[in-house]
Amino acid sequence: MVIKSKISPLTIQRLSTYLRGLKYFAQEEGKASVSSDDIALWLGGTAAQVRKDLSYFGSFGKKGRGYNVDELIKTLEDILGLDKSWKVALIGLGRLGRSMAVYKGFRNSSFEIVAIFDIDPQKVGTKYNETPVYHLDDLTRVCEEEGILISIVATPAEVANKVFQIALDAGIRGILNLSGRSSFNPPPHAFIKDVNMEAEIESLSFCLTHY
Amino acid sequence: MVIKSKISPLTIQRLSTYLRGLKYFAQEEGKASVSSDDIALWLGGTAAQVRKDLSYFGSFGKKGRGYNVDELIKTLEDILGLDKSWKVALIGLGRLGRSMAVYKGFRNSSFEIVAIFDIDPQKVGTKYNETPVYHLDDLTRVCEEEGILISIVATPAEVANKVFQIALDAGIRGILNLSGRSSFNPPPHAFIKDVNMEAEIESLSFCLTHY
DNA sequence: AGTTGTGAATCTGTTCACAGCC
DNA sequence: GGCTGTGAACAGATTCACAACT
Repeated sequence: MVIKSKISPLTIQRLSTYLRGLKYFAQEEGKASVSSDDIALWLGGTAAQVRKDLSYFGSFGKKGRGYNVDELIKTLEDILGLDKSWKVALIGLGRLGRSMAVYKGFRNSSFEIVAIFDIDPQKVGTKYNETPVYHLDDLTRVCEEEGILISIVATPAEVANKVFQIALDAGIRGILNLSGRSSFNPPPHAFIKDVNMEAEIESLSFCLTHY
Repeated sequence: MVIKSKISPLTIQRLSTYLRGLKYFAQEEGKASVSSDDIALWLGGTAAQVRKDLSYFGSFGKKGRGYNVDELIKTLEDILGLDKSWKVALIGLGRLGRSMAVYKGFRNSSFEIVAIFDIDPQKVGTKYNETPVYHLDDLTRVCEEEGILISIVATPAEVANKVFQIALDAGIRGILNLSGRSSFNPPPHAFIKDVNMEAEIESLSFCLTHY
């Protein structure tokens, strides 16, 4: 898979959504092929955008026929790097962290939380959902041993920046940031994705107030 | 607060982030004023963007001096509609739902989960974190009685579309969608915000694979 | 001197529209 | 006839750069 140019994060997120839709489509509807119109209908976008998003990576459809569902699923998994299996470190075993540890969305998927890190002596050394809980000080060692490159940060916002730095120093290259803090400029070869539920619910408040 | 034009959701999200940063700033640093540069530094954006974002709503700074921190906090809360108190219905008391029920980010904030809805007979009628759990069938009644306009949907993806429709029919006007499903075109006066952790972690997979 | 507020310029993302193929 | 793939046109968001103000 060769990428011609820098791809927008928006495109990537949509590909991810297409993939989820297609899997459902394959399972429920049992159809063998879809058009870009079908996909757009499924998720409320436009057909042109679906085709454009895919076109950055190649030509996967047949003119006049549409896309083979199974092939397109494989292609999207390939593009997104989901053909591999990613080991993930969860940092922070508070309430949100615990819910991530058992999050169904990550089951049967390419991501597996293989180690949990915290600093609470009561938690360190135990297991949660059959996954061992280490002290944050052991992050570098465990990540090296296990080959962990992705981490979910579910710590309190106050300590998030410190934790980001520790994670990057430990060789983590991708961070899913659930801490609510988002003020970190990662180095060139690392990536941080912010998921900020408080900001989202506040934007609902804005919409209901003004529109 | 009068709004001149349609504001981009991106701007709203940033305002939310500015607000969080400013609160921390006021608490930790104790400074009375900030420049757009300070704010930009805090969250990795540019000073011009901070000023532009604010300019959609008015002129809150003093040339040569910057912004008064306390005033700007109040202004942002005003813009975002956080001067009110929002009652929230949580739909779906699975693992993710339970973590939302006690989510610290919503504590001491303008959002309070006052009712939980599920369809599991074992859960209906009980309380979770001191909040009553109702059957989904009672959504309309309870939302009317309590004046609930915002809902967090934390159900499995398979039933999400059905739940969206039920919520909108019950008078819900803002939905924070954590279900992983995102294919719903809300009617003109309702708003759905998707938070999709699986898509985010998949985009990390993409970045690590290709960059 | 320092910093805002904002039109103009640039950059990025989306949609259009149609040639080309099935 | 139907649908893809894509350059060109358009729309939207960000950055620049500077006048105006303290």
